[in-house]
Amino acid sequence: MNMPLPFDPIAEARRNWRDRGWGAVEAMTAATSITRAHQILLKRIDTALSPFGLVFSRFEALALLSFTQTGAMPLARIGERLQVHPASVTNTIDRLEADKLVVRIPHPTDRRTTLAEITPTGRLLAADAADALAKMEYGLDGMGADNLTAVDNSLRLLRADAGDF
Amino acid sequence: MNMPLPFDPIAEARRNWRDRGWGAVEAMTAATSITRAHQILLKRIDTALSPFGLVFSRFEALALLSFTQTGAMPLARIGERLQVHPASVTNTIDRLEADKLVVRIPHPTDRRTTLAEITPTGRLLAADAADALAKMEYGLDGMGADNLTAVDNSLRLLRADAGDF
DNA sequence: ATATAATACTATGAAGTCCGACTATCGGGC
DNA sequence: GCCCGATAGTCGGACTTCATAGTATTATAT
Repeated sequence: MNMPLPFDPIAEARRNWRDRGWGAVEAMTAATSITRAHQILLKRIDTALSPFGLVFSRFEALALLSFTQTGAMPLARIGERLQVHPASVTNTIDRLEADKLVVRIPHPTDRRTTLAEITPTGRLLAADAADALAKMEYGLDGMGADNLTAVDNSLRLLRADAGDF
Repeated sequence: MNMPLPFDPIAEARRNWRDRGWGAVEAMTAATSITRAHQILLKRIDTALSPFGLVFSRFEALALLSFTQTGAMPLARIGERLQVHPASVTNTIDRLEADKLVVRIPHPTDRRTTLAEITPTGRLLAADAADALAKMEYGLDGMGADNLTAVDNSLRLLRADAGDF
């Protein structure tokens, strides 16, 4: 494990920015914090998911499929919902299919479209993985409930600004 | 550009989680929001930096070096400050050196250690890039000042919990 | 003094993501 | 009916990051 620094590196960056007159100090700080937070969470979550042979992106796809009525969804719609590139969806579904957690089936009427359908094994694994993630609070147990909602509310503005919804 | 969805995909995920009784709903929402926010910011920032031939990680290293007294720092210390893997530092400095923005010089006394030293060109580029990033508020102009500090304060708890400082 | 542990960096390989190009298919306007 | 733009998925390439292992050097303990 890394030794902790004797100071907050982001607070130090903020001082340097201010002394240099580089502007947008608050935004720089927030952007750096978000980057670092993502890094921390992804490592914690992927570590918790590794016993299941999953990473976060594959878990998200599996969870999404498990919520549908039929257990199936076009790849393009998966990409829209998870906000990832179509090529990434192909890669994600490839991995899930190799592990027999989903299967590709043709769309009944639109021959361009491929559906990803979750298997019974995939459903069980998704539920188990979700349980494991809930137990470790998605890596966020170091933040109180107030801060969870504060982050969520603030970032919703950013996502709306980016045109997510 | 992607068409916006007619609903917030994260709010939809929250409903599904709750209906399924999957637990840690608030944490899941916050973790997903942070992941998505990071994705949005990284794309915006890298787009703003591409005219300079930089990406965010290389800009961060360049900015860090420009703040030092001598303009030089051991690679290991760069990794500590930016919280990235030593191998990533090697790669980052490789790219910056190929672009003549830094040079590797031997440590005066410790022959294990290599210093990365910023060049005059690197200094000028760092300042210009910082100016460009400030102009677009690091991609965060869609959030108000209040939310910037709220996010910053909340995520500081997470970073402290991860042992950053 | 010397053996052992710790540190610094790099090479290599694996994983994930994205972009751009490509093929196939669908749908609307004429 | 037909053309042309839009849509769906995949492939190849480029990029970033990390883990692991290996080499070289320094620090520590006895």
